[in-house]
Amino acid sequence: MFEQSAHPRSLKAKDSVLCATKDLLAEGGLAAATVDAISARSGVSKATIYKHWPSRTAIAAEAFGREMAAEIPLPDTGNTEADLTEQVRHVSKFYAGRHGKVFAQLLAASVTDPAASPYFREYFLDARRAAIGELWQRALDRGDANPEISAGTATDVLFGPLIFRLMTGHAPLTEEEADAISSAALHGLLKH
Amino acid sequence: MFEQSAHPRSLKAKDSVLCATKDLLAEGGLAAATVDAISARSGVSKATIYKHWPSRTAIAAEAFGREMAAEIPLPDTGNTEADLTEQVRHVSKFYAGRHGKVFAQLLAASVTDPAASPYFREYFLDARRAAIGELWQRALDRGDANPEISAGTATDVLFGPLIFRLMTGHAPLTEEEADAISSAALHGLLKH
Amino acid sequence: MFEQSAHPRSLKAKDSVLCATKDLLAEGGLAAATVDAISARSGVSKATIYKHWPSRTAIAAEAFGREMAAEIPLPDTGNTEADLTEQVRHVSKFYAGRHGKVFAQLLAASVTDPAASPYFREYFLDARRAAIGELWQRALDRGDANPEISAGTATDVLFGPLIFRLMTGHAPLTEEEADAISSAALHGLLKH
Amino acid sequence: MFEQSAHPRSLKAKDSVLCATKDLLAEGGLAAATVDAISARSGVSKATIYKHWPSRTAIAAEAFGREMAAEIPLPDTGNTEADLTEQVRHVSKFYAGRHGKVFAQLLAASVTDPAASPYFREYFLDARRAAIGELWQRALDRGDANPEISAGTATDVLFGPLIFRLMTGHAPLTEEEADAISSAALHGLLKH
DNA sequence: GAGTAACCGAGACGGTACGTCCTGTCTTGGA
DNA sequence: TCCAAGACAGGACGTACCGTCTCGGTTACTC
Repeated sequence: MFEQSAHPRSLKAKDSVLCATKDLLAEGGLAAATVDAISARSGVSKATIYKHWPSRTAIAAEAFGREMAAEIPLPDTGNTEADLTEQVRHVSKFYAGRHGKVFAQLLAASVTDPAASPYFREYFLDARRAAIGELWQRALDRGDANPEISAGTATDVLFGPLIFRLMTGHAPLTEEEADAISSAALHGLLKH
Repeated sequence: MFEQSAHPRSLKAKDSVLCATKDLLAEGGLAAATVDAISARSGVSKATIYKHWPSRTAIAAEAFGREMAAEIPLPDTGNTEADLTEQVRHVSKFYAGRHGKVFAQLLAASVTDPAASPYFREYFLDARRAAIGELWQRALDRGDANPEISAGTATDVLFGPLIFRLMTGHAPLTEEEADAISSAALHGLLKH
Repeated sequence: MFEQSAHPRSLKAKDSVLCATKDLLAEGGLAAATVDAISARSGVSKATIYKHWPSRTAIAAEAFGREMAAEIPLPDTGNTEADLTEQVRHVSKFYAGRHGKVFAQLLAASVTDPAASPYFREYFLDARRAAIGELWQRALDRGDANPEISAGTATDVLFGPLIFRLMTGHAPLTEEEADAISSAALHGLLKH
Repeated sequence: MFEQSAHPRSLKAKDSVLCATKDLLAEGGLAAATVDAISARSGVSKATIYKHWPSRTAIAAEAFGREMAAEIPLPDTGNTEADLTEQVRHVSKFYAGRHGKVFAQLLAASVTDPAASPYFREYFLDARRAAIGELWQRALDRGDANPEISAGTATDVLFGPLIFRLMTGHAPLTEEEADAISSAALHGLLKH
């Protein structure tokens, strides 16, 4: 993923490509981020592009992920439920917003394009899961969380519903809905 | 008495197309279900195909959905938790199995192809959500379920995590994982 | 070579392509007759072009050959030596002129591109050889020609030298040189 | 005493390049003699290669010409007609043989690539023409040849037909054909 | 039972993007 | 100081699929 080249020009080319791609994504979504278009706008030739990435989806994942890196901050109110609820709200808002569409397209594309999945995973999932792992650990330390549940499962139960809605569009991603989901997930669907 | 349709040929053509598409999906996934390929195999011309469907994804959704219709039966053990757990297991198994890949491709494609979304929703989501609505109503009737949670939210919390994993492949879809998810979702992530 | 399509559009497309190619050849030689350029100028898509011809060289051969068809008239003075000398002059002049360069490029390209050779042969060699066959037969009928020499050999001895010079540029293609060649070829290199 | 060149490495590099090229030509014809391939096989960098030759065709011409240098010996039977006939046979055989294809490709390439023509001329034409000049002078000395015909014209009349056939493939290059050509050229196409 | 519409197969077509290949220039770091 | 190693822009290649279109033959309703 991070080949260190002897030639610094590699870095410049990579950067140009990622910037151009970022712009194209913003303008016309993933569909606009054609390899030809990226090449034309970045001034980097297609051959070079294909030397650095296996497919346009991979480029888009990296470009978009780089930009999104610090988009969703980790809340820390001292209260577990508040923190997790807030986080679900944030992510929901992100999906519903300007970038959500592109994110969905990216996720969709990485299903079809196996070469791109590692990029998508690296630039989106890993960071997100690490963040949630952090929150979850805090919750466990406070004794608020059910210790039988792994951070991975918790993440999926909290954010899977959002992804589901993002992909199918079968339900809105409003704050109310986000709260309903986090509440249901945190306290369980069944009566105690 | 007579043919119900004014154009019985249409029916035969639709059927040929759906069968051919089903076979192509089974053989090579969504990528193989090219409109040209469908046309060639079904003997139905492309013009006719485009008269019946807006895009190849729509055809594939209908063909695949028709086949999958009765694939996942609704459990009825009399025990709410057992029913829901079983259902999550079933769906998880379906996703993990032979058809899961195609389902994922279809969902992915319907993100990109707006014309296909209604088909996808009709042939997959609606049926599934209706089924869960049924289970959830039973649970409410029994007084097992939290009445403040809507069937829609319940569905998303239970199955969203599976979809999430299916799409990204970041975690396996084994029975143990399915049980971990349903258990966490049903009883909540936090301590009571 | 001449597939008769049920669709008259085929003819229009072929014609557009050949006209565009002719113009490109005139403007920039064979190098300018890129498939992309031909497509752009003719308004015929690349896919269609490749359905009709195996390679750009083939297109160029057909386009150029069509144009050249009646360029070199068959002389008929009643005198064998004069006729043949005149013909060599004509061909020499053609090679030396505006079109010679393109002809050479075409011949060169058909060496590299086996798919194009039949086109080159059809549109250039066959016509030329038939013409010479005609002259040669007349000469035989008059009793002027050596009947032990085939028309093919005669053609090669008369025009091979011109081709040779055209390809290598090692000697000019002036009228004097043409006459020297035809004289030498007609009367022999050795003393009688 | 010392190395004659200031840069003995240059010599080694040139030699490596030419050897590698020769091998590539033998293996896959001119098409295989890519600059990249030559660089890779010879261990000489592309930059260095371009310092010594203007284009790949030039390299190939030199490499091939060097190898071919002594391939066609000059006959000397004391009989002019026999000598020339023999020479035509030899050249025809060469063209028809293993190396003929590459020679044709080289000639073809030097049409397109102006930078390579001098190389082609130097390594092929000049040597060949000098040889024929030698034969022709002997013939003149013996009084067998027509003194009004220049060595250049004689060469073209004798060997042009072979080149013609080599390039277009319109007729075979067998010994019989070679003899037919040399006989026709030497004694003339017309009756005396 | 013939006439007449609508329909359909076949597939050509323009368009767009793909991913590959080669050229000739340029840069870097090591010998 | 010179070179190998190879990155790079540029540009053409040939392919694939899409969605539209035109054609001519067939079908099945209408009169």
